Amino acid sequence: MPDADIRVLVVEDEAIAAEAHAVYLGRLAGFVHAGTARDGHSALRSLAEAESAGRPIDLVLMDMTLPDLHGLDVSRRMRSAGLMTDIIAITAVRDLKIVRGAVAAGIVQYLIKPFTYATFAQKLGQYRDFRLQLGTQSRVTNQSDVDLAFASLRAPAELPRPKGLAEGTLSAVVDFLKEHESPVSSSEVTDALGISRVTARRYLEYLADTGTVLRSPRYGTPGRPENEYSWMRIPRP
Amino acid sequence: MPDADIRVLVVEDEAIAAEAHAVYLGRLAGFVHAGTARDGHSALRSLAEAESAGRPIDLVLMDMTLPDLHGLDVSRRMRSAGLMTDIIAITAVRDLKIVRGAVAAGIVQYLIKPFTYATFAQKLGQYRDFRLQLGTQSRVTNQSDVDLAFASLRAPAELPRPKGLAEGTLSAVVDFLKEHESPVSSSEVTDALGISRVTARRYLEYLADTGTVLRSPRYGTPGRPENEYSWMRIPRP
DNA sequence: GTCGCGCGTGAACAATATGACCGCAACCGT
DNA sequence: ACGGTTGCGGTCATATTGTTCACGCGCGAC
Repeated sequence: MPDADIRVLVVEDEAIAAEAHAVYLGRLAGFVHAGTARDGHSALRSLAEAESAGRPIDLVLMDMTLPDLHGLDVSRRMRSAGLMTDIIAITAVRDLKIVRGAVAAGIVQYLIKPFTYATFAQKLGQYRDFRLQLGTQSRVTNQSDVDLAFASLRAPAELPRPKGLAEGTLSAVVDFLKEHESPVSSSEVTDALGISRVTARRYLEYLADTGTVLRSPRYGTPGRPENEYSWMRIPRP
Repeated sequence: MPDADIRVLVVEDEAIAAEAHAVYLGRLAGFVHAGTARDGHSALRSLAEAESAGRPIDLVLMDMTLPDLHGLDVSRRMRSAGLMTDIIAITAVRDLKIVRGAVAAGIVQYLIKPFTYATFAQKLGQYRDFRLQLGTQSRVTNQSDVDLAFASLRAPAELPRPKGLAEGTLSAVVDFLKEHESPVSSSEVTDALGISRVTARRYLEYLADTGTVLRSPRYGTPGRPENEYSWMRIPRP
């Protein structure tokens, strides 16, 4: 039983997205696409049917914006009905209240659209590890076992960065950008972090290319215009 | 509001334990003991009252074994009632099903009795970090922000020394770090202790990963930056 | 005695910041 | 308008360090 495939129900109203999730699932070992629901009520129905048929759903990939109910409402109704099915939220909604609510509603992960297959695979993989952690022990656990299980569930994502960029330097640059409301130039980053101009520019260019910071030229002074970079509060739609 | 104290309700039937939790809470900065309930129904009542009085509870320390209801039932009823209050389970029950159910019911942490004050403080501190993470941003977030928030609910995996590290060498490295005020590089450790660069780095890296030392790159010279490690005098609360 | 395991080592390989150098694109003086 | 000045953008070779791999040494088990 612990080694059986994880049965997944996709809840998503847009047909194209639903299809994409199903295809993604098919590529992952250990997961089985057990069905698709297009709205909240049919999701609840599918879950109940699967339950009474003796083939319960293990995991729900739930979109938050559904035609009839909000995804959080569906989750709450599931809990009220006594369903302990795990839920991963997949949504374009970036509202913080929703995230908070998701945690309270027992949602194990929160994926923000659009996401790459790599991100998807990583989150699902974490969930599989979590189940494995809890599946190996029989009945009893100690604190560190529980901690370990929680840890594998909520480990931070290591987004793949191209070769040549160091983790520490990147986060230093990002932190500096985040704590500055006004746009900063590459020379300011150079001075503040004690790194060379070339390095600063390399990281800033990377962030600009991936769309996480905004780049614009700064005119008014002699010499070639200097680029200035500003952290985007609303990431690329 | 994000800087306000976190109001905590203790749900515990044993008077002595309840008192202990309240005392522990009093010692922690940023938390306020907002009341105690001795069973599930009065807990639900207290939560509703606090809500309608405009002073909602932020966090519940919930025992799983209560005289009237199971702690999980209380959690589920809270969710059904639309309460988004966060819950930390405090229990002697080691049943795996309960742990699984706890995750699904939106329980953020799981403390197994008996526990020390240090463990208690650590878990509560993690929860405070989690709130802080979500409180700093205003409205919108990106995937890595959400990941970061989830990650702060994670335990700093207290691994029992992941094979390959010897007790003696580890304490030698730690001692050397402790007696040096300024950050040290791996090559300094190599020279001082007479061990190879690879070995020194392995131990320093382990200490950095577990969060007991601080690692930061040293820029300014050509070549790949050298990491420097410094003993943390104030272990982050 | 030898088999295997834990742990440290040296060397080859990969990663990554830097200084130097050149060219560009906007101001400025005539 | 037009060439000169200025200061930053882009590219390279180079210097160091981080990382990985296979090996060896010592010790306990069988």
